Amino acid sequence: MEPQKVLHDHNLKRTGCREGIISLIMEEGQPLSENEIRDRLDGNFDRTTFYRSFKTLQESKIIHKIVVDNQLVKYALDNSLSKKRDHAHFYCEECSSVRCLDSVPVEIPAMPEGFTVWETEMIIKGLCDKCAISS
Amino acid sequence: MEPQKVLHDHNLKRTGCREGIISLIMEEGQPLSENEIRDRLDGNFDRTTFYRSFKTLQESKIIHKIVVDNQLVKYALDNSLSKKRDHAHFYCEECSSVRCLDSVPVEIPAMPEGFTVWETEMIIKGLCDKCAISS
DNA sequence: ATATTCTTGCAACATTGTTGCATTTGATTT
DNA sequence: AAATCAAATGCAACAATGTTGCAAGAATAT
Repeated sequence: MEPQKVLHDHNLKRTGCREGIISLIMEEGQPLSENEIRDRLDGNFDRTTFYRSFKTLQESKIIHKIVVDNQLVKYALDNSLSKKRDHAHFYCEECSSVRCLDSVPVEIPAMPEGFTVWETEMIIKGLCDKCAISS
Repeated sequence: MEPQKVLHDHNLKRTGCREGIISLIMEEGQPLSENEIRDRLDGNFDRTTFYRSFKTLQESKIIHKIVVDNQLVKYALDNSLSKKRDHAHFYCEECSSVRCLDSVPVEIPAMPEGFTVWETEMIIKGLCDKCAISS
């Protein structure tokens, strides 16, 4: 789908920054960080604009945020077609890439008495397929 | 076990900051953030000292760090007796407390071809037992 | 084309974490 | 008990990440 249509369908104005973010993540097919996006995007947008665009796109469930450890923040497209919420994420410690593991549903484990589960997040760390070959 | 013995057993010098961190987490029985620890600890330590103490204690596997979303960082004692690595963590969206779910082992899901798993992290979010009662 | 609402860029600020360096402290040895 | 040496501390400076208020600018609908 085209970025402009995605925006329109969510009642969001189409702006260069939003369109750029969406199309870059679409092209890449992998979660990208703010810096990776800014570096590849022409049209120099202010950092504030980026943060607000990310926020808006998240609120509209167009993208979702993935945080690895503390500081590494990546954004990925929400697969609204297949609606796979709460999938696991893979972080490669070699190349620092992040992959959405749509095929890996997160098992909600049996919880102790009295706990209610609303959401789960799972990060699996290791070596990705590409780095496994090249090492 | 007493904090000073823990430090000695790991070949670490006993300092007020390290002892304080360990005994506060021990007393509390729950993961604590840097701020929670600093507020309850007497002896005003520099923030740098805190960060370096946390780092040292982590490297010696006395405590481990838990990160929720971006910014909420908590530290918990490593249960070196039962050696339960890779347990799940529960974050209560009501009271912002974090609990180590030692009884909930993290299932490593079946991975796509070529991926090697080294480590897993799982955060389960929802309502904790205490907040369930009071609401 | 115009009006309205939303978005942008800028400046300022807050939080979290790191690094270098001089000083102090803890553990060890004499 | 005093001297020694390595390690820990406090301070200042800095870097990265994120937020807020506000004036100016753009995108949609009429």
